[in-house]
Amino acid sequence: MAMKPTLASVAKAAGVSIPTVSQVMRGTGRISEQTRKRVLEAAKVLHYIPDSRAAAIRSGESREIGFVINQFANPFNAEVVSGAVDLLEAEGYLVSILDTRDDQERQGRQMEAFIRAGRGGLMWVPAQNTPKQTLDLLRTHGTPTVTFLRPIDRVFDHVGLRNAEATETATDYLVGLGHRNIAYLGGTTMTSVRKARIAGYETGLNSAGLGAPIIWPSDDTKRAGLEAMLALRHAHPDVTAVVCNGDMVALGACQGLIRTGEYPGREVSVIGFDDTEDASVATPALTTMAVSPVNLGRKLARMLLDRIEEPDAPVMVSEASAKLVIRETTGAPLQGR
Amino acid sequence: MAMKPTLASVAKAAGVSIPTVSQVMRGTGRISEQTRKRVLEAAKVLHYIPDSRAAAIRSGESREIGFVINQFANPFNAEVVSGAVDLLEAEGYLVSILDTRDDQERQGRQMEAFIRAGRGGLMWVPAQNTPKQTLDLLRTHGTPTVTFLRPIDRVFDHVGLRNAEATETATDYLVGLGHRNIAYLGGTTMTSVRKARIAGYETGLNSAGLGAPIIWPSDDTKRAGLEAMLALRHAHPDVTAVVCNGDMVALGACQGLIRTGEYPGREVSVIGFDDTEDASVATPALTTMAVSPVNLGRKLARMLLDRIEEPDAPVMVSEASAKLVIRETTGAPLQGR
DNA sequence: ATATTTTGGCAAATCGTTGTATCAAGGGGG
DNA sequence: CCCCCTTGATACAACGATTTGCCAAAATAT
Repeated sequence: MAMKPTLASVAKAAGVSIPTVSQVMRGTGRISEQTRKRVLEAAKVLHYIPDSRAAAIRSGESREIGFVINQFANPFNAEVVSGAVDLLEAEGYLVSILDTRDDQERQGRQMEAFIRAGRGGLMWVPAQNTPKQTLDLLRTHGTPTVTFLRPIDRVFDHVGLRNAEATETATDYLVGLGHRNIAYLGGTTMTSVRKARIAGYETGLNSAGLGAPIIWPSDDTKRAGLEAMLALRHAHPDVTAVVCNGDMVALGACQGLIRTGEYPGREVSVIGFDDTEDASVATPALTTMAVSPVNLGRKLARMLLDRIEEPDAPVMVSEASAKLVIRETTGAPLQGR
Repeated sequence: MAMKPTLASVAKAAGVSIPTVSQVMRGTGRISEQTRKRVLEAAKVLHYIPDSRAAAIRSGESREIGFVINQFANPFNAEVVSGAVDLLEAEGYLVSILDTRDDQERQGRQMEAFIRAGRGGLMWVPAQNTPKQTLDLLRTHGTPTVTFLRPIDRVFDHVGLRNAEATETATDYLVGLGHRNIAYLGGTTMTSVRKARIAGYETGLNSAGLGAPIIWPSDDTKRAGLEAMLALRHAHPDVTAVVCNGDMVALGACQGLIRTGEYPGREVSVIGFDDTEDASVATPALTTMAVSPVNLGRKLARMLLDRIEEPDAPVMVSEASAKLVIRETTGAPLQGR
């Protein structure tokens, strides 16, 4: 069996020295056309592929980057990832994704694994309650890092959303339709994101002179959304509209309504958040706050590349607005008193 | 700014030699308890994390493995991935996932990137029409590889499904309910998987003495399934049941029926394939052929570990059966003739 | 007391690269 | 004819780790 080809084997086959082969492969240095051809020929015959780990160790520049995300299988995140990966692959980077499931301990292990494996940059959705220890890990090792969605103030670059603005827009729209009893559905722990969204919802209520907010928690899955809506209807039968923490919860909530013979957009209006593909395909189609996950992913990747290029630039922050997309799950309340 | 800590810096801090530190970190060699403590202390103070790339180069053993999959954001695949990743992370491996989107050219680049980056093993769902060139790439570099779902005969280890058996079971069940006009919905190109599933469907028809099969193509997304069902109903109004190529198509098809005022399980029965989480949450809940994606992922990972451990063992193949899970989208035809 | 083994640690070689410095050969100008 | 400059290629020393073999000191046996 042939051993794995290396610079040395190619050099021997082409009758030149190792550095010469290295120069040819990377197009640096001064090489005559003649030997260039001989080397390339030998490399092709041996199926030579350079070992980027050795190169990275020697040159100090890694072209592998990591993405640490809180939930891998979620459609919104999947679209973000694909946006980021597309851009980075085109620039010659290799991206690996790790799923923390919002477990800080797992996240800690994964971060360490990435550092151990020499990733040259990180995109990161910090898990809930991320300990300082994890931040220090990143800082002491100096890995270029951009956070996504959940900001860590004044430490890392960040790409995020104007969350309060978005839920305020959603709430205003429901108020404009005539709703007076509007609940906020979804999320479990008080992440900075959820805090901002709830604040926006409350601002919307207040500026319409409406009273006590109703906050109903739920995991971010369809199944949880379904059950949460059933419970919410039972506890607060007078609610006629809900602003949701994400599309999955919202879609689950719609299913919950249907189960009980009610209908989204008629008995109860529902607004989602994200605008994933499911939102437009579902029946009835979901009204939601759209944020173009693919573009967010691209911006995230671009910012990381900027940071890698200029490690000492000041911390950068970018926040995108969400846009109200009106579909079928919202409408005027059945009767205005 | 402190430089990134290395074996050398720890050695200096602890007042010992480099190999000694290496031995301590990995628990090999003969080290006195006293110096062991000194070294560990120094390592902790400096926040030392070993560079696994250097270790891998020297020792020839990589603890990074790659997963090349055809569609990343698909719920079935996501569950498979999480099953595999869980097991491998527990064994101390780091898994990176790449999405080919069934594009052979992209797949080729990604395979090369993985080899270049020295992955020690690969799990692989080959893209449609994968060229021999890609197989050769893997073989000449000797990367331990296990294929998933789409077998490549007698070359790589494989974990797959008994596809024909599954669709035959599904078809038999529909026949038993009284259906006589049963279509096959989903898939676009003739992968070996789809071929086997259609064969099983046809076997089911034949053994019931039923005539011409109806094969209706569709991409594997809800949106495509929705539109495909509308088109199918228009072209073949007499069809009362469909066997689907996947849960996403099936769920989309159900939405299509609902759009036209019909109802899955009443006017038209629908059977999916995979049993993803969506299948049980949807309204109506989807009857489907369940295959426990998480377990498949685990088996895939286990087989790869076996192969890494014993590179010269004969080629292994494992095929899992699917189980019919009856929910709400199947029922007797509205009237028998 | 001397001979023999065990223990604990290190020197040196190696993995597959890259970067810097050096060096021989060829070309042109004085 | 000699000197300088360019061209093309190589020698050598890193990078951050692992592995083998050796050697001193300590412990045991004779």
